[in-house]
Amino acid sequence: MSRNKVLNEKIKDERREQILTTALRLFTKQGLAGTRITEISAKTGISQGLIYHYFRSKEEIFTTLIREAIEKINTAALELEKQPLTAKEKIQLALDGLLKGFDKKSETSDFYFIITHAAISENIPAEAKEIIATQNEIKYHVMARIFSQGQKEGSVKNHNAYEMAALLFSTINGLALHKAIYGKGYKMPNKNILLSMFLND
Amino acid sequence: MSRNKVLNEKIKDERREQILTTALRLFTKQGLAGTRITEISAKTGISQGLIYHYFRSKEEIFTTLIREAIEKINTAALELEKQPLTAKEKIQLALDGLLKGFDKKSETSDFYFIITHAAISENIPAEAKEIIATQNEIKYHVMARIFSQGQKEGSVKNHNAYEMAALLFSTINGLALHKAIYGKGYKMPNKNILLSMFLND
DNA sequence: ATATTGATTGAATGTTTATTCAATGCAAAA
DNA sequence: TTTTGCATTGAATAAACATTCAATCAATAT
Repeated sequence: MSRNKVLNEKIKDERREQILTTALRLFTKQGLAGTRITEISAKTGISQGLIYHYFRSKEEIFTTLIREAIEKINTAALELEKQPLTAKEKIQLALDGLLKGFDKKSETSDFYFIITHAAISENIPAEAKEIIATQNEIKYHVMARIFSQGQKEGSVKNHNAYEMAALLFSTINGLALHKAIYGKGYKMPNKNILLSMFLND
Repeated sequence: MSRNKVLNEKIKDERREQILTTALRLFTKQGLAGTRITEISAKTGISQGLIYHYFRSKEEIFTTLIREAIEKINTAALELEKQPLTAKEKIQLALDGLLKGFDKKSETSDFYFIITHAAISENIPAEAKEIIATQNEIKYHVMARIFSQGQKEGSVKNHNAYEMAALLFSTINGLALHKAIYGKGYKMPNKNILLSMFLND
């Protein structure tokens, strides 16, 4: 043998993680086309050559992030739905988790926003487009079901459930965007203000 | 002399307008770096050479749009503020105008979103950055003043007025984004849902 | 008719950026 | 201490793209 297999694996994971973390931030702020490999290289301190050792292309980095972001968000939504809670509690939990997440780590809002970026643009890798086309709507459906549950329970306002879900994620995206722009300088609003759009008094 | 001066002026204005309209749509969807001059050329049917006859560079097109967007939005905000109306009426008018505008013309939401795009990105022309830095906050201040007025009048909830303004524009941006993604497929929510975040019952 | 002036084109040029590659470094096993 | 296999580098190459330019067109005033 040569070098310790385990160590190599660890190094590999570390490097990939560094690249992905940095690329997420850059893609969020500048978009896929607006982010140069040299920037990722400079910000991570990893040479361009090494970046291409771990990823086939800039687009592959992007697609990897999209896959990760979508999966994270969908899993969280489906987990939430499963909880043995009232709809009102689920909605409160969702908003609370998101707002706190946005305040704490830029990664949380970046994950939200990069999906939006991918959804809006035509010039993204075919694979990323495919993931968005098939998986992005899941969270809308989950949230719509939770709103429906809440309407039966009497806690949620009686507008079309899917439209409310769309409005919720619109708002969340707006906040993620704001966070991406102003960073620490922007404190998320109190969740009760947002809740007043959806819940009966 | 040569050609009719007036006709030439008209042609010039028409071409510039075509270029700007198309570029606005493309910049909104793909960003500055993600939009190629060849795309603007193809979509307008105007040759690349002619685009450069009317604009110094791609960046100048972008900066022109930013200037236009900011001015349009700020003027509308300041006009609204001047009206002899209650704060509640002003807020209703603002939301109504925006939501209807978003539904009717993609240009309205694009104008909103391109500013956000410029605000978030570091790689934009210095001049555009300058405009954003100095002019973008105006609408927040105007709206905060309107919320303050409403708090005195008793119609608006008692949260920090500037934070409410930030939340309002966050939400508006989220909707503009949604519209940019889904186009005709997305109908704006009823303004009363949004109003319930800001107004007392 | 033709001279003039701006509109218009698209191929040629230059710049920026992604990607490749040959060479070197480094930890562990033999 | 030599060999092995992956990590790592940065300069070389290639691709994509913005920008320029020399030439042509079209309307009108003379």
